[in-house]
Amino acid sequence: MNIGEIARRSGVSRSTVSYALSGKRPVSQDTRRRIQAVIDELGYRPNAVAKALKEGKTRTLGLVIPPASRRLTDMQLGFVASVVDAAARADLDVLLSPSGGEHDRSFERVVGGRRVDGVILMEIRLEDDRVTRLQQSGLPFVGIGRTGHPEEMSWVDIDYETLIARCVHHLADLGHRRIALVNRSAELVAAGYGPGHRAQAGFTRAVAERGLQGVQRCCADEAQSGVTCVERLLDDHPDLTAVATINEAAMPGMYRALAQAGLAVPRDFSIIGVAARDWAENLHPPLTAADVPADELGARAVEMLIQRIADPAIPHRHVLVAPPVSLRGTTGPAGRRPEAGDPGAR
Amino acid sequence: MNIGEIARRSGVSRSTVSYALSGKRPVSQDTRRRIQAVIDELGYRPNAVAKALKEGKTRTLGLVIPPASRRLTDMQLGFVASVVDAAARADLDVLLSPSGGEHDRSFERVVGGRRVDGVILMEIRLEDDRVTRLQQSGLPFVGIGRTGHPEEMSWVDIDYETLIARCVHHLADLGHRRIALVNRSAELVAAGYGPGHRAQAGFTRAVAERGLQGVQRCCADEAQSGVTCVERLLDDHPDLTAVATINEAAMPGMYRALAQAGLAVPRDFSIIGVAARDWAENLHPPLTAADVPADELGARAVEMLIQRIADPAIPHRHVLVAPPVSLRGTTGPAGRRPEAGDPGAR
DNA sequence: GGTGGTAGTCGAATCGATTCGTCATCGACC
DNA sequence: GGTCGATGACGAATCGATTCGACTACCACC
Repeated sequence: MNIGEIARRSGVSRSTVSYALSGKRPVSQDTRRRIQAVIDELGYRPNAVAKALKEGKTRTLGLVIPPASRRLTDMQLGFVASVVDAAARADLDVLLSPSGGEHDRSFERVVGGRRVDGVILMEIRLEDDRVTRLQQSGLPFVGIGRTGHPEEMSWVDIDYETLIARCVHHLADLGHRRIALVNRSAELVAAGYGPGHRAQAGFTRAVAERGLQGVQRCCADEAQSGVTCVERLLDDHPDLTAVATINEAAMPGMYRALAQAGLAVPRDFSIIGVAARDWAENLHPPLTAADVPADELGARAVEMLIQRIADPAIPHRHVLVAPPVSLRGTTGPAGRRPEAGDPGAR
Repeated sequence: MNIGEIARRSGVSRSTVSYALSGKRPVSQDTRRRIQAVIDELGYRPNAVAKALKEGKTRTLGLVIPPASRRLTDMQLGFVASVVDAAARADLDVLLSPSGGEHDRSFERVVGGRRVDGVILMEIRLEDDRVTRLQQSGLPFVGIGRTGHPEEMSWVDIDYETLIARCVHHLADLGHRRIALVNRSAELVAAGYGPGHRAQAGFTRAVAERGLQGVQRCCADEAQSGVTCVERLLDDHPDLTAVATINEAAMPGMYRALAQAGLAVPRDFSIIGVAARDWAENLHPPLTAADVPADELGARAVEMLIQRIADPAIPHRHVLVAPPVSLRGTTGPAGRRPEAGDPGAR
């Protein structure tokens, strides 16, 4: 059932039906009513694909998420939810493309086939082929995250460097001398994942500024790895009294390892991080953390993308957020750890 | 840049370019090479929208998820991930539609506008307008979940009724006499959410069969509500010794409430549930639960949908899974609870 | 040398919408 | 009464692909 069918049944031309629906040219009351009656009777709805072809607009945004093999973190889930939500509010649909690596078929279909009016890209690396591909395609896009050449694209991002530095300063203020950074997975960092590198940089810088002893570790993005990672840290560094982390998925495991080592938080050991607000609040005890407003960032990205679609020539915009640390009681004055090698510790 | 441009530059007709690309008719070596050279030079990729219009196939699946306001449970996230993954493997794209209620704009756009070849529907109610809409539209669809008239549609679902009954029997075998069911949120159950009702039914039946005392509670889908829900249960029923639940999001809070009440699991109190495998394993201690294979279900749904798209006339298929309970140590013989009203209990 | 088949190519129709140019009708106004 | 403008409707072109029918060579075979 197409517009021709409606036109025939209501005894008018197809263009008249189109104008009756869009209102872009006047149509008489009488004709309009006749057409509407037929439409209601048949339940006609214009074919979105044909419309997209004619108008050159698909009214669809592409959302590139990490490949399916990888579980989304709570923060990423927040990004996706808020992107989908913001798009729905603007009457736009969202096409999902799970693609990480280079020549990803799904990515190429969405971008090359011009199935979308614009793209939101997640989990960006310092050097990212997908960004290059989008830039040369001319398709408007906005990153949630940025490459090593951030001027050449529009993005919203979390200022991990500043945030981790802030965490370090907070710990230093409390008297901690030897602290650790638990990063995202080694593969991700090795692949040039931006937040991983920037967190490292912020940590290194702040540790140096305050004259502390800093240790860095990568940790797979899941609870069990958080356990073993903290266990090893405690073993390797008897004088360690605090840990900062950006690895949400590992956090529950980190808590567990501390509890199993008999360390009370924050009396014996402090823990601080960067995480989605909900996530930090739902940990037990709630984590002292820089609360990333994932919901807001996704919506901002959509808003910027819509603007770029409307006018691709506008200058790039960059939104870098560095939310304050919410003190929730997992950090305190540097405690005294029980002697390492204590046989009953674990 | 379109197929006409390629045709002009390589000195052939548009149909020849099309045949050179599709291989559906012979094209001479020489011509093919010339065309390919131009394509490579310009980086031409056929427009997917035009192709979709002509072929009447969008090569896209619609995935209807709970509305954006609601946080996805881990199980639902598993469904989404596996659907997206399975679709990508079949070279299909996924269009997301966050819609729960009736006349949802996003849902109507996707379904009415024929933007997709088929739809996968999540979080289905016993009476569901979206199912009715899809049935009368003739668009192939598969439910992850089912309505109260399950014969009239294709679906994959979790047999909550059987699973909860199984949990009850397990608890009864261990000697528990008074047990509780913690359900999903009151709104969801009131709206006729299938799993909520079927879990209730299974609970009621099994409790009666074993002559137990059963209590049912709804609980909002988040940790804090799990805390208060269990606190109230413990207050109201001093002889309660075990709880079964299908509410993943509330589980961490339920653990916490038990710990805060000074009840050791499983010595003093047992807890058992239905949850995605990963979720159950990552709780601490890992939850004894019927492990729902979320990954498998999403993939099955996609597979069924692809078949229905290929031949909409095939009979409906129904996949009802009832995975066994994995004992992970959160259930044990009915313990003796400290007397209720104990002033220091909380 | 005609007939038949095949390889290779082209032109035109088609999918279902939108939109531009055109035209008829009608009333108002000078 | 002729002109102008607005209103309302129509037909055809268009978006970018696919696909069917037809046509030309060319070769093989009887």
